[in-house]
Amino acid sequence: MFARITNDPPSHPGVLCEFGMASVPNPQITLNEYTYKKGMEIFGEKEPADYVYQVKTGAVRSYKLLSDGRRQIGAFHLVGDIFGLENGSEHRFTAEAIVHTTVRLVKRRSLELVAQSDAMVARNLLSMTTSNLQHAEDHMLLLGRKTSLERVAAFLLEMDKRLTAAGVMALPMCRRDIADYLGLTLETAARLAVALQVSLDWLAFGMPRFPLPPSTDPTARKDPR
Amino acid sequence: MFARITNDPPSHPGVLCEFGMASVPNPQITLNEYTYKKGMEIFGEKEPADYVYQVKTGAVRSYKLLSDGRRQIGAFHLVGDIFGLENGSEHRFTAEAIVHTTVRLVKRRSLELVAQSDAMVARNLLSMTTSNLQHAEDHMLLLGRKTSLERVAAFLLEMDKRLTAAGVMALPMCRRDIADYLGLTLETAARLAVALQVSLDWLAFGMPRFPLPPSTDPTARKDPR
DNA sequence: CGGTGGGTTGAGGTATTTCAAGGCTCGTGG
DNA sequence: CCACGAGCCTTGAAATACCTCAACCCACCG
Repeated sequence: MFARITNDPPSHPGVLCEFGMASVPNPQITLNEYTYKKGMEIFGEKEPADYVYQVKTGAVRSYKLLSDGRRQIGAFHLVGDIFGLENGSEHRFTAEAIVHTTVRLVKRRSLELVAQSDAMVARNLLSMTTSNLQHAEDHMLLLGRKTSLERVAAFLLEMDKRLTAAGVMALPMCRRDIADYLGLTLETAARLAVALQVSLDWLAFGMPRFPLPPSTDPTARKDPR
Repeated sequence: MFARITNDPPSHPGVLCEFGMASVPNPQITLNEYTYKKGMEIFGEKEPADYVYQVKTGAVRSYKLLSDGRRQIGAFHLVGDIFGLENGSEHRFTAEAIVHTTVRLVKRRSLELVAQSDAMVARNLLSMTTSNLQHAEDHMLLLGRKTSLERVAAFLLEMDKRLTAAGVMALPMCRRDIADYLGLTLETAARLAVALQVSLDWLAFGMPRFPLPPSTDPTARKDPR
C-alpha cells in the first residue's frame, strides 16, 4: 500500500487549454514541451517568471528554503496541475521534478495578452490563483495547529483524492519530501506513515476487536508483503 | 515597548478606491460603512461572501477553527487593508473585530460588474489575491519550519513594518491572537515576546559587548522597567 | 471591593526531534 | 555473477523545544 514509484505514472488527458480558451481556438499561444530528469530544477526562487507550466507526466515539488537549509514544500504538482503562475515578475518558489517529468509550457507574456482581450481567460487566471490561495490557507491550518498524526493522515487523504491511479496509491515523492511538506522530520513522517499503514491494513482485513489479536502483532511483521 | 492598545488607533487615509478605479470616478459602487465592537464577528466561515471589506479604523483577525477549538489565524487586517475578497461564493475564514473597528464595505456583485468592463479593476482584483497568496506562502514557511523565537521575531518585524504608528509599536491584538497566528501557545508567545523585549531594550541602551556585563544579568531583573 | 480578563512566570510533562544503527533495493563495476 | 556503495526507509533511544497546568499580578469595572 502506498508504495513509492520512481517510474512514470499512467497517462492522463489534460491540455493547457484549461485556461478557459474553449472559446477561441487558442490563437497565438505557443505550446512547448520539456522534460526534466528526477531532481532537476525547473525554475528557482527569485528567477524571472517568463513561463507558466503544466505537468504532463511526472510530479513536481515547489518549495522555499531558509538560509540554513530548512525547506518548506508549499505544494506538490501532479499530472494536469498548472504551476509557476505568478503575478509579479519573479517566481516565489523553487520548482523541481520529483521524478522524470515532462511539462507543457506557455510564455507568460502571451497568456497575459490573451487575458487582456478574453475576459474568460482572465477569469480563469484569477480562479487558478484563488485555488492556490485556498490550498495555502488550508495548509496553514495544518502546519500551525495539527498534530503529526493528523498531518500525515491529511496528506494521505489529499494524495488519495488527487492521484487515485487504481486501487493502490503510488506516491511519487520520498519521505523527506513528505516531511518537508508537512513541517515534520523525515523520521516522524516515516513512523506515522507506517503506523497508519498497519492501521489501514487491519481495517482492510477484518476490523479486529479492540483487544488486538495476539497472532497479528503489528510490531513483529515477518511477512515483507 | 509594543504595549497593547484597546482603544482606536490614529487616523489614516486609505479609501476603497484602491481597487484601481482612479480611471472612472467610481460609478455605481455603493460605499457603506459599518462598525463592530471588540470581539464581534464580521462574517463567518462558509457564509455567503456578499461583501468586500476595508478596515477604516481598528483591526481584524481572520481565522479557521478545528472542531475541537484549535484556531489558526491566517491574517491580521490593519487600517487600510482589504479583506473578505473571495472568488467562490463563500468565505473561507471567520473575521472578527479585534478592537472597536469600523469598516467600509462594497457589494461584491457590483465590484465584479465593474471588473468585467474595466480591465484595470480586474487586474487589481488579481493582484490583491496574489498578495494574499504571497503572505500565505511566507506564513507556511514560518509555521512549518521556523522556531518559536524566529516566529515571534518575524511577527514583531511584520507588525513594525505595517503599523509604525510613531516610535512605539502598539499591538492591537492579545497574546492569544499572536499565538494562534504563529502556531504557538499563548504562554510561549508571551515568554518570547518579553525575551525579545528585554533584548531590544539592551540594544537600545548601549549595546553591551559580547561577554555580557556581569552587573546586568538577564535572569535577575530587579528593575521592572 | 470582589471579580474578570489579560499578562507573566515557574515547574513538570510530552510530542517531536535528534542521533544513531541497520536493512533493503538498485545500479555499477570488477 | 557477485561485491559494493549510495540512496531510501525503518526503528530505537536519548534529548529538547514546546506545551500544559498552575499560580500570581495587575488594571479595569461594575
